[in-house]
Amino acid sequence: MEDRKAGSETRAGDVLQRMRLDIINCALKPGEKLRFEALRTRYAVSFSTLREALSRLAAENLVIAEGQRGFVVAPVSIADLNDLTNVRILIERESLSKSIRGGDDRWEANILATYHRMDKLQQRLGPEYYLSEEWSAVHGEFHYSLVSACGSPVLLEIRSKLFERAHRYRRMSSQFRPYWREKAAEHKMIVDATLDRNEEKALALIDQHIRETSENVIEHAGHLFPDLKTVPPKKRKSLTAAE
Amino acid sequence: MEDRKAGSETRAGDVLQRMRLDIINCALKPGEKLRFEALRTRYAVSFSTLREALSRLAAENLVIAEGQRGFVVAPVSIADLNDLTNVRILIERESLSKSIRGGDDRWEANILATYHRMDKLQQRLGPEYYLSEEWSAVHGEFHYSLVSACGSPVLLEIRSKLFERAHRYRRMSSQFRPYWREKAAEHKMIVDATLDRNEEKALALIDQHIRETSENVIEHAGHLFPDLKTVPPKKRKSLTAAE
DNA sequence: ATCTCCTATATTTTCGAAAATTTGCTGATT
DNA sequence: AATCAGCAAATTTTCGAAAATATAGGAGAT
Repeated sequence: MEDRKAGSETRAGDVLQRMRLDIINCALKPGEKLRFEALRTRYAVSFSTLREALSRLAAENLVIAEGQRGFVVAPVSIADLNDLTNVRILIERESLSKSIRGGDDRWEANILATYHRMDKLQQRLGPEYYLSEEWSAVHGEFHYSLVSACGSPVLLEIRSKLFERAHRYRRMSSQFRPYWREKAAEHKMIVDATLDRNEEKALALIDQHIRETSENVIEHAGHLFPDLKTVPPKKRKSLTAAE
Repeated sequence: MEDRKAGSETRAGDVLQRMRLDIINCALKPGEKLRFEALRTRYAVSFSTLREALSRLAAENLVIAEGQRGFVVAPVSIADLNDLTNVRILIERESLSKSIRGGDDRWEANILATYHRMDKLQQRLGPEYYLSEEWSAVHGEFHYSLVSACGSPVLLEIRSKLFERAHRYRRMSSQFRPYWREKAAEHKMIVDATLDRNEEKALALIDQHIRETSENVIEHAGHLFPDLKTVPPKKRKSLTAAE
């Protein structure tokens, strides 16, 4: 066992990362059944290794484990996106608030540096910047830099999981929109309010930023969500008493 | 494959549940190395099945996966408990608030029913009620009943994970305390304020309840936490740039 | 047609052996 | 003594075969 992607310490960990990306980027589509034989070819690993990665993804709510019937990619819905958005706002406000109160010079410098990188990249990529994998990464780093000084590993861990789940929705809508409303200005305002330690303003801005992005996703990709189309499920053998 | 604990759909899922309980109840101690051969005997399953359970626990932060060096039970520390407590308060306040605003008659009835069961059980068990496994379960159900109408699966999922992690700390201190301050009165007050839809009061009470329980844990079991004893770690081969 | 039961096939889940990696030990070298 | 290389033992990680389970299709009864 010698060739393994950097940053991951085991083969299973590597597959985990790759699958996570594939789910977030919708290479594996919401609701899709994940068959072992197919995945085994795709990722070139064995049953057990695959199963380990899938189990972890299930714990992260990116896939769902169904009894003895295997795994499916977590489905999407407007209800889920709204729920996710509300909780994200709660968490993001709290961690930004704490960062503003406790952040030091390094934190400030890192925000500026990351914002600068994001800004330059956006200009370099042109109007379709949001389709770029690279931009997604820097954009993620930027939002992380804002809250990184909150001092709470628990909060940051929750935040990162929610961010990934939300990213899948953003990604879904990217495919269907010919442009993305100008977020550069918003990002700049957030940076300014944050570095000014204007907590109230910064929180209001980040709140609005998340909420509007979510509304934008629904506007452009809402038609993909099966919320009310009520596909009748195949009938199952038995259900354990549902009260 | 025929005998499996009820509620779990696969052998791995069953082992997961059992290990989770063993960790929370400190049958597997914080920081303890989890060797496969030993666990294989204890839980009577194979390597891969074990690995699957361990992976899931790692995603829940109850164990830590260390590169090619196996798994250890997540360590405890005062810093972690405090962090956990703060985030728990944030989440619990939000979900209680939403429940109070949206809860219906069924929700109210269920709170009363669960409180009643908890109260009766406490009386039946006497002064050492808090050592009972059964009481832990009902106590958990009670706190869940309060927030169950919040309407946010995402919030509830986060809440349940944090609740379990905190429960481990409570459990650690149980062993070392000859009594537990009277919580019955507090629980009753929370029920009353909640059913009165007195949001402000209910939130203040639940906040205080969680905070005080946490302080109580530190008071009685803090001496077990290795926070400042700085055990010098064994030297490792190399560390990838930690910047 | 619709349902039930049965069988054949597809798929998931579990298992323990084998490979890869880390850990601990011994002795040589400075 | 401290450091290091090299080997042996312990431990983790991966693999694919085998067992368990679910799914699909068909025959027969209502």
